Formats: sequence, structure tokens, C-alpha cells
Amino acid sequence: MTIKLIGMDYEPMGVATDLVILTVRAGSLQVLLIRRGIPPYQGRWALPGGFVRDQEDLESAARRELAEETGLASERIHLEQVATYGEPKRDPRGRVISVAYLALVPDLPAPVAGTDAASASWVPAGEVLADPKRLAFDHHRVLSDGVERARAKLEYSPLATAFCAGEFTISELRGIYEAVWGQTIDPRNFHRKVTKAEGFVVPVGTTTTRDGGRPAQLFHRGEAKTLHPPLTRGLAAGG
Amino acid sequence: MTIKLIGMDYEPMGVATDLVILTVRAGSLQVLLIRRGIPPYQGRWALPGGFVRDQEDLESAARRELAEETGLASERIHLEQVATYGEPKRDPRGRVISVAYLALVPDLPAPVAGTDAASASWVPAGEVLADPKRLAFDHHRVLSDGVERARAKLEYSPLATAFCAGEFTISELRGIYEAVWGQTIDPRNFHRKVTKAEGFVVPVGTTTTRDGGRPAQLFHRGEAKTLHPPLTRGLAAGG
DNA sequence: GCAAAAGTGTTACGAGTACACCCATGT
DNA sequence: ACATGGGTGTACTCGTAACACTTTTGC
Repeated sequence: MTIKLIGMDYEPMGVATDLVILTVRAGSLQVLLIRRGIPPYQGRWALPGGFVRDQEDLESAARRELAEETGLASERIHLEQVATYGEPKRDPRGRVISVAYLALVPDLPAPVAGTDAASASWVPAGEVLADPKRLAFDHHRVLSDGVERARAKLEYSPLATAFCAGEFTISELRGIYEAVWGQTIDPRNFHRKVTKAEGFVVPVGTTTTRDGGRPAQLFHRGEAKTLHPPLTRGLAAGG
Repeated sequence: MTIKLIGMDYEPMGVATDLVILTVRAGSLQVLLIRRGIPPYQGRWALPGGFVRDQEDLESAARRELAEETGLASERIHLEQVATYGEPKRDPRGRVISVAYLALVPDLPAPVAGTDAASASWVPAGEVLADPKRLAFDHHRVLSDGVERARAKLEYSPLATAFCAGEFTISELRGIYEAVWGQTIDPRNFHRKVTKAEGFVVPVGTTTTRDGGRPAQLFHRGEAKTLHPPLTRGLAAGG
């Protein structure tokens, strides 16, 4: 099928968005997967996603999917475009272009709202990435790109706070880095770097003992969009 | 128009690729623009691009456009995806999704082959970016994103060599950085950093006097995909 | 008191900056 | 000889890594 458009021909294609929704739960980086109820790849795990509607913006479509799968409708959830996948045979149903988005959400009190729990669940990202055949379509590649983006951005942006609740302690923030990077970080140097980086975290003024030990100050995220200096992934283990 | 696809409806859309083709000429970062011969935006400047064909991969489509506009058909030309733009009203002809690619090419001996010179030309990127109304569609935004990507990647990848001919001197490489970043760099510290960074440049063994003064060693690009340590954009002016 | 986690001080090291200085060519 | 750019040596500074040490809670 070819469509004429003022002297120019083009092949119409399906346009979808797929979501890499990440969170940190129980000290590990986890991704939200759904089990497909219909062909193709029926019964296999896949990233949440769906077709973009007429007159709907790409990011709006991604945000709609996110709300449908997690119940998180807030504009404050971090959502960013990662890449677009358009290999001709990637979807056996026909030509479908997929725009992948990365969403970072805090550990949700209610596991997954707005959808039936049987078909959606959190799975450790490392476990999924270890098996290239686990996911439907080219979703292994999409997940891999999304996770790598998240890892890279933690270095030079204050993005880690997107995984945290409104108020958090420095060691909770450190737990995010340790889960995403898969390595331990010296708590003392981390504390100093993070609190000194301009606009990264701002103290709330209250403390909590929920992590045990001496009470820790609570912080909320600052206004900074980039980190100076960056947190290097080589920030080694210690103490 | 809605298409049924195994119980799922989707709106078919046009899918295009647009190219941000950058080079460094006469000490400035320049972008290849074409003057549109047909509506919409007839007579306005725009990024080269076109619809993706049936059974054609996104990157293949971008590479085809690149070859058509520049005559550069080599697989060795650096080409990477930047972002996808899909605002519903971005193209007045109808719903068109555009996948933007960034291409970095050396300063071509023949200006622009494979196309009529009247309609395509190199324009300093800074000049275009200074006027948000210069380009058709949302191409100002696309160009802006592409240039920012190039600037950022010079820091942590050996990408600058993509702007160079097969063999180049360190000061020619430095000229790339100065043009893209718009700042001067200390030639002595730059020389040391670049030649010491593992896999960035490898000496050919011959020298040239084409830059004047003492003969300079010639290098070609190395195998490294990332730079350790990175070249900071704060690499200050000097001497 | 003891364990546990928060938070501070200090030292050693390595990378970045600035710049003095020498080298090899063209004119 | 002199100008021009290539290339090396080196001192200073600053961010990081490592880790000893003090603080404040729960049990």
C-alpha cells in the first residue's frame, strides 16, 4: 500500500512506544515486564507498550502507557526517549516502528496498580539481560539500551533521585547507585561528594532512624540538571 | 484511517529520516542544508531527509539519504541516531514521524557531489542556530539536538576523528575540537592528552609540513570506542 | 555497654592547568 | 637569522581514594 502525498509517495507504518520502566527494589535494579496475552509471542515476557494514537504526541503516548501499567500519572515521573527501532521484520504482524522511552520510578508502595497483577511484574534487570531469548520482539536490545542509558546518566546528572521517594537519606541514595551500577561505594566519600555537589540534594531539616544507627538527615532533590563534578563509576568500594 | 491488525487498531503514519550532516570547514562547524523546492516551506532551508521505504531499515534509509546528498556512500562514515520527533502537527501534510540521524564527515575535497549545487550548501551551524526561524518544520530543534550530541560525544569518545581525513596531525584534530566547542585549547596539553589516551590515535610514521613550522607527525584513528580519561570541555585556552 | 549507621578529618596520589623551554622546518 | 608551529619538562592545584576516627541512635 502506497499513499500519495503532494507528489511524494510513502509507505504508511505502525508507530508504537515501548517502555523500559525501572525501579530499585530490595537492593536490585528491576524492570516492569508484562506477559503477552495475545499473539505474536503469546505467553512471552515483553516491555509494556502500544500504538501511538492519531493526534497523540509520542511522549504523551508513552506517559499514557506508563499510567496504564503503573497507575503513575504524575508529570513528575522521569520519562525520556532512548532510541527508535525500525528493523523491517521486527514485528511479524507488519511494519511497525517503535520509539522506546525510559521511565524511572520510586519503589511503589502498591506493587502495580491499574492493571491485573497476574500479567505484570517486576523482574531483576540483570536476570533478564542474562538471557537474550527471554523477551519478545527486539525487546532485549531495547532493555539493554535503556539500562545502559540509566547507568550512564547517573554519572553526570542527578537522575538517581528519580528512583527515590520525595524525602530520602544519603545512604538510600547510595543504595540506588549501588543497585544500578552493581558495585559498592564508599559511604563516607559518597556522602561528602553528594552533599557538596551544587543543587543535587537539599536538606529538609528533619532526620530519620529508619536505616538504623545514628539518625540520618533527610533530603529532597535539588534543582541542578547536571552534576559538577560528576560521580565517576570508578568510585570504589570501601570501609 | 484505521487499520485492523489482529484485533488491534493502529493509525498508519509516515516515517521519515532527517539528517544532521556536520563537517568542519575553515575552522567552523558547518551543517549541510538544502533549499526546499516544493511545498510545504517551499524556498526555505531544511535538513536533508526523506521517507523510509518499505522493507528498508531506518539506518539504511539515513545512509541512502546521506549518499544522495553528499556522494559519500562509505560504510566508514560515522552515522548515529539522535532522536525521534513526532509532534502531531509538525508536518502540515499529515502525520509524519521523523527519526533524526547525525552524520560526521570530513571536509570534502569536492563540495557536495551527487546533487545540484544550487539547492544544497554548507552553512555555519552557529549562524543557523542563532535564528530559530531559519529552518523548515521543527528542524531547528533537530539541528540543535544533533549539535549538542556531537559536542558531548567529543568529550568521552574518539569521535572527533570522524571529522578528519584518513591521516591527520594533532593540530588538525585540535582544530576540530576548537570548532565544535567554540573555544581555544592549549596545544601542548592537548597533544599530550591525545597521544597518551589509549587507542585514540596511532602514529603513521610519516610527517607533514602542511600546517607550517616544524614537521608534524601524521596519525590515523585508533580502535578505542571511549576515551580514558575523557577530554573535558573545560580544557582551557593557553599559550 | 555494644552494634550499627551517620558524618568528619586527613593523607597520598593522580589528573589537569599553566607555562618555560627546546626542536625542526620554510623563507 | 627569524617566524612558525611541533613537542617535552615541570611546578602548582584540585578532586579522588583510602581509611582512622567521632557522633548518635536502638537494643
